[in-house]
Parts: sequence; C-alpha cells; structure tokens
Amino acid sequence: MVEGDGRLVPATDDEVMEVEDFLIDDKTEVNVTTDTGKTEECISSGGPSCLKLQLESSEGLPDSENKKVDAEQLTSRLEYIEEMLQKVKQEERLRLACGSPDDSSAFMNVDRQCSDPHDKLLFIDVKLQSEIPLQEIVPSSALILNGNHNNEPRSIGECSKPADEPGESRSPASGACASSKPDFSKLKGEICLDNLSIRELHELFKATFGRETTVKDKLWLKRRIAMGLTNSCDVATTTFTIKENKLVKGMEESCKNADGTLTGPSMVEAMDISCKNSPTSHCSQIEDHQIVSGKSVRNNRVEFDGGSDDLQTEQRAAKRVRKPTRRYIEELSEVESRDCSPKVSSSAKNIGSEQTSPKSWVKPIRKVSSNERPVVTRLDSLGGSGVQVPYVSRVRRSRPRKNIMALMFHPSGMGMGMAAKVVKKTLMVHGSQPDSECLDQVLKPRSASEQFQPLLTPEDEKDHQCSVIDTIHLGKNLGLKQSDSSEEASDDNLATVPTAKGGMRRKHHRAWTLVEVMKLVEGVSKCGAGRWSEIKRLAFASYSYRTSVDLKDKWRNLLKASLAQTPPDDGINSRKHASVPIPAPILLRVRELAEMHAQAPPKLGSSRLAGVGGRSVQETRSGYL
DNA sequence: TTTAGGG
DNA sequence: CCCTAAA
Repeated sequence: MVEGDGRLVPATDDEVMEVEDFLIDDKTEVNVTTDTGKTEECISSGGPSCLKLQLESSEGLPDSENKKVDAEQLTSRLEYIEEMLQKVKQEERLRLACGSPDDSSAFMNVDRQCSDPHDKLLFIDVKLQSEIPLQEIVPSSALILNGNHNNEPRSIGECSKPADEPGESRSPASGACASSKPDFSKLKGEICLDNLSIRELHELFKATFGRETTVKDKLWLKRRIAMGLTNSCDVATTTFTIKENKLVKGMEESCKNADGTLTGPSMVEAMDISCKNSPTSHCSQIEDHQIVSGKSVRNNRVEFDGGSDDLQTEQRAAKRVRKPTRRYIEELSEVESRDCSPKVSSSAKNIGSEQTSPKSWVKPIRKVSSNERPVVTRLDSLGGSGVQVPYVSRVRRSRPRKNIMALMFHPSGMGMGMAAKVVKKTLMVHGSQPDSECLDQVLKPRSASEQFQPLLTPEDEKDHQCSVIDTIHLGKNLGLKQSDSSEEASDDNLATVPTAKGGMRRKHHRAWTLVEVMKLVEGVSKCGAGRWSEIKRLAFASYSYRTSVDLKDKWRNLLKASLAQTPPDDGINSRKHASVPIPAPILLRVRELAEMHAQAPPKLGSSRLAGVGGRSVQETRSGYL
C-alpha cells in the first residue's frame, strides 16, 4: 500500500500492491494496483499511452481522479490485469517492489525477466508519483491489456511491426521529444523495426551491449536492443552496488512520454518512439544508497521452467543477482560481465582519488580469493601446456613503470611478455577463459614489479578476485558472472599484438558499444567536445574503464567516420553490414556537433547553432539536450 | 591533472 | 589503444 508519505510499503500477501509494467517496452505502462480486491481504474499516463490502474486507496496519485475514464471499458482490461497479477503472485512475488527509500518522490522500478518467452520481461513498476497528466485512453492500450494469450505483453512495445517505418514513426513522437533529446528515433527505428535475422540481431545486441548473447528469441533480442538504445539516451549516471553478492541497482529509467496523444494503430510505434526519445534522463537518478537502504530489495528466488535454454541461461544469470534491471542488463552486463577488471582496477585507483565511490566487493569472491594460493595452478589444465604461472596481482592501470627490469624476474627466465603470452594463449584455448580483461591486467608487463609479490596486500587481494575467481570458480557459484564472462569472452578478443619487446598493444581493447557511443555523443552535446573529463564524469561514471582519453579517441574516430561516411549516404545503416557500424543517425549527430563546435566553440554560445550545416534541419534543432 | 595529437 | 607534450 501506499503510505501517506508516498512510500510504498510492502503489503501483505493479499494486499500486494504491484504495479506491473508490461514492459511495454517503452513505457507504455500498465500500472496495476490491487488491493483487497477493490480497485479503481484510473488511467493516468506517463504519457499518452500509459494506462494506469490504481487502487482506490492509493490516493497518492495526483491526477488519479481525472484519470477515471471509461471504467467500463477498462473493466475487461482490469480483469485481465488482475488475472495476470494473480498469476504473478502465484508464481511467487517475483518482485515485490516496495519501499522507496529515503526519497519519497522516487519511484521504484523493479523488473524481472521471465524465462517464459512469452512473458519475459515482466516489469513491475511502481511509481509513487505520477505527475503525468492523463491524455486519453489509448486504443492501443487495449491491445496491450487484452493481449489475448495470457501474458503476452510482448506485443506491445515490440518493434516487430515491419510496417513501422522510421520516418513515419518519427513524426508524431519526435516532435514532442525532440526538444530534449537527441533524436535517435530514427536510429531505433532502423534497428528495431526492421526484420532482422537472428544473426543480425545478435550482432546488434553485441554492438549495443558489448557482449554476446545466445538467446535466439527474436523478440527478446529486439526488446533488449530497443531497451538498450532507449536507455542509452539517459546520461544519468548509473550506479549500482553489489551487496552481499546481490546486486542492488540504484536507478531505473523511467520513460515518460511527453508527446501528444496518439491514436490508432500507429500508437504502438508512437509509444515506442516516444519512449526512446523520452526526455526523462533525469528521472533515472536515484542514488544507489536509496535502493540499498530501501526495504525494497528482497530476495526473490524465481524459478522458471519453460523457455528456451538459451533464454534461460541468459535470464538465470540475471536472476542470480536478482532484480535485474533494464539498466542492469545493459550497463551492468557491460561492466559487470567484464566484472572485476574494470571495477576492481578502478576501485584500486579510485580509492585514493575519490573520483568514484568505491564499488562494493563481492564478498564471496573475496573470501575465496583470500584463501587462494598465489599460484594459479589451474592454468596448466586449461591448455594442457603445462604452464604454471605465478599468480600475479593486478595493478592499477596507472602510470607504467619504466622499470623493465622486472620483466627479468620471471622464474622461467623469459620475459614477462613471453610468459604472458603463453598464459594467455593457454587460457584462450580453453573455452572458459577468465575475463580477458583480467588476464590482460594480470599479464601486464608494466606491473611486473608488483606481480611477484608473494603475499597479497589487501588491495591486491581485491584484484585477485578477478582472476582467481574466474579461473578457479568458473562454472561455480557465479552463475551470472560465469555466463557473462563466457559470453563476453568470445567477443572480447584481445588482439594482443605483443610488440616483440615488452609492450603489448591493446591492453584493454574494449569494444565500444552502441550504448557507449550514444552516451558519448550525448555527453559531447552537453559538455562540448574537449571536455572529456567532464563527460567522463557525467556520462561514464559507471564505466570505470573508458578514460577521458578513450572518450576523446573515440570521438575522434566517430568524427572521422561521420565525415567519411555521411556523404556517400549509402546504406551503412545498422542493418546489414555485419560490422554493425555506427548507426547513421548517430554519425549525423556527431557531425552536427562537430560543426557546432567548429563554429561557436568558446564564445557565442547559442546564437548560431541552428541550421548550420544546412543539412537535415530536423536533426539540427537540438543544440543542447 | 587534463587536453590535444601523434603513433 | 598507448604515449607524450603542453596548458
């Protein structure tokens, strides 16, 4: 129920207040509040397309009254929803979103993925405050709610509609959203609306999230990708914390539609679009501590049975940490999957700098690592090479020591470079290689001086988590990590070209994901090119890797790409071209920004930002976000 | 330390 | 990506 202060309090089993967001993908939200069975239907929308059913007693919602509309008409829907709720409850409150921590105005959004291909991604979204004025009952919402097969929310936000054309869909929604967000609708449209093959989807997925997926469910893929792109619009800094092996994520993006009302068949797409462009980047800012402190997080074990294996795997992974959030999936999957490496390194580095609050450690892991011997014995079994390498601690990715002498320390007598290579190779051969990142770190020659410390210092220990765990515990408790790492491993090919001597090129080589690129672009649009550290702080706070320099470099590349490719104008769109190049819209954006900055760098802030390029004016309009 | 460029 | 020179 909702308390006066607007807090959501866990209700009894019977009075579970659940708001379900069918994940209508993009924010077509269906919020249902069930109480003692008494329900009142209100449609408030987070936008034109949001249907909200709320409990009579939960008067917390401002506009609820105005939202009453066609109760009759909604009855059926309500019933449906209730039905679903029941089902959901039965399944077990997978997710009881409760309690909004300190910030009463905050909303909690908890989502989970269902293994069932048909109702995967069932989100329970609780919004304590709906400031969103009701627009009108959207016909399409009926579609959603009435969704024939029980639990088939997917129909909604899906971009499956082949007919949805970027151009078409843009018009209605983009106008509304245009003001505040870069218009990526086109992008999304291209990517999402097309009928991509599974393979293509996989590639896109990879490009978007930076990891591979084995899921073969098209819908799922599309949805994920769509979400990824959608969320990528958020510049919000995502923070998440791992507590006691549980991942608590603080923040959920809510897409509120600001655009006008839409009706008819086009609704679906419209909603979709509006969401993408959803201006709400700011909405997604919830401090992590909030979540943590909130009672909300609760262990909910979810057991599913159906579903494809792949899907299950994917989801199981997510389930592990419980409460996978969309955010989690996209960002975490990137950060987390590569797990330790970035995080750890950053932590070690950040501890002193304060830049980033030290992320939490995964306890279990640490424990393990602490007891592990400094020698990785498992290596030999991996490749059969029989190579045994002393366990080395990771080092801060800071200034390399010019001290090459250390290289000579290696027992085998060969330089670290060599040893490293061997090890790496060994690991690579095996399917279950530890995070390549880690390996890289481990193998870093520059850290040689520290690598042979027999004893682990507390800090080093942390670093060990990475390798040790990945190496030793592969396939064990770390369901999530494991799956992720394995998944990631495949795409995380280290093109390590050890330059004969001691320098290995491409230490990290973390492929830039679409999401990141978009963030970068947005960041640049906000802060302006050149202020990389700013951008880094704002948009990449959660990406411990990606230094400001990286951003700069990437931008440079983007620029180059945009200039080189825009003219030809050909179809280097997301579709086709396995490489999954940067979507044209983004490149356009890049170009615009480049032009903008070229013309009005320091001075004249806004005067002549518009229509500079003379090209697509529509694209140009948003000088800032 | 952060930027800007070169490699 | 890495490295370095400049601000």
